[in-house]
Amino acid sequence: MKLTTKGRYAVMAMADLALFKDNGPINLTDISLRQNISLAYLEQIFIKLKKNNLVKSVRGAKGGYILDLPPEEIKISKIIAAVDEKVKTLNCKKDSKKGCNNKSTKCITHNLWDQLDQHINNFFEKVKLQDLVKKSQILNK
Amino acid sequence: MKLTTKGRYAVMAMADLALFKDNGPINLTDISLRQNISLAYLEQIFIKLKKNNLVKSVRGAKGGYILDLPPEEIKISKIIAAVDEKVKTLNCKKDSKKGCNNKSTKCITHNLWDQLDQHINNFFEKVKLQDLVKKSQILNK
DNA sequence: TTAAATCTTACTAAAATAGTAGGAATTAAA
DNA sequence: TTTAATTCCTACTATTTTAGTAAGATTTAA
Repeated sequence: MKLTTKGRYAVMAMADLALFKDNGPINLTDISLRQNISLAYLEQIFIKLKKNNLVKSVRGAKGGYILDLPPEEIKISKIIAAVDEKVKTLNCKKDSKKGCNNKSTKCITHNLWDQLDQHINNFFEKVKLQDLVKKSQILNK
Repeated sequence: MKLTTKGRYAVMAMADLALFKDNGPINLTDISLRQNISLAYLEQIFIKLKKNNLVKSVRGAKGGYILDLPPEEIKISKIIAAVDEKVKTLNCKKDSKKGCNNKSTKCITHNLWDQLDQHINNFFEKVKLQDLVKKSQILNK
């Protein structure tokens, strides 16, 4: 699994939407200011979030984005998968020349990475957007 | 945690050493051929493994590398930490301008990444070099 | 003495990541 | 009906990281 700034930004932005979900559509300019992420970059991220049915958009003035599901039904894994093309770590099968050959030590570490991937995915499967929001509300009291 | 090819190579090479540990010093040319990793790149990786007391070197003809500890005492986490400078994912504290500010949504995702890091490190802490070697021996019967 | 090996430093190429730019399309509100 | 706010779209660029190469010095067994 590849964790990039983009994935982190996506989670932050979604958490922001969750926090302000009762205010109607939230525009990206506000999120940009609150989370300190460039507007243009956010736009790209939200295109992907929208494609993956995580948010709905409202175009035009007073428009913005809203969560497509309640925060307790949105898994972090979905958010990260939406913006980071590759969810897999390093995959022997797809780069057969390196790491995976016919020698006696073939794929000696193959299972290790597979297991790791499962582990990470499992971690993000268990955390919901709601968990982040709750936590932040407590922290900021 | 950042998982790169370098980290994977390091684990593969260490597993190779473990497999052939009874043959005396193993030279990098052999590992290079068996694991399909460029010799020059392996050299760089082994400098780091050596600095971190994971291997010992024997210079000159018939030289090579040997494990500094028995395979059952070498954690995968140590290997990866040795070659990948950064064991941490994305750290709010160190890039205070992005992601961590004084707004109400401060560090909303901070704990999430911290927990993930712990999770990954924990995973690699539990796996020993010996586990890989045993598994590969079974697979190749 | 030679060849096989590690060691060392510096450089470069390739890929991924992050971010920018410019404008088109849509729509609420004045 | 005009304006301003907003999403939407495409292409480009800059930066950083990762991966790999090059060239040679040093060490040592045979």
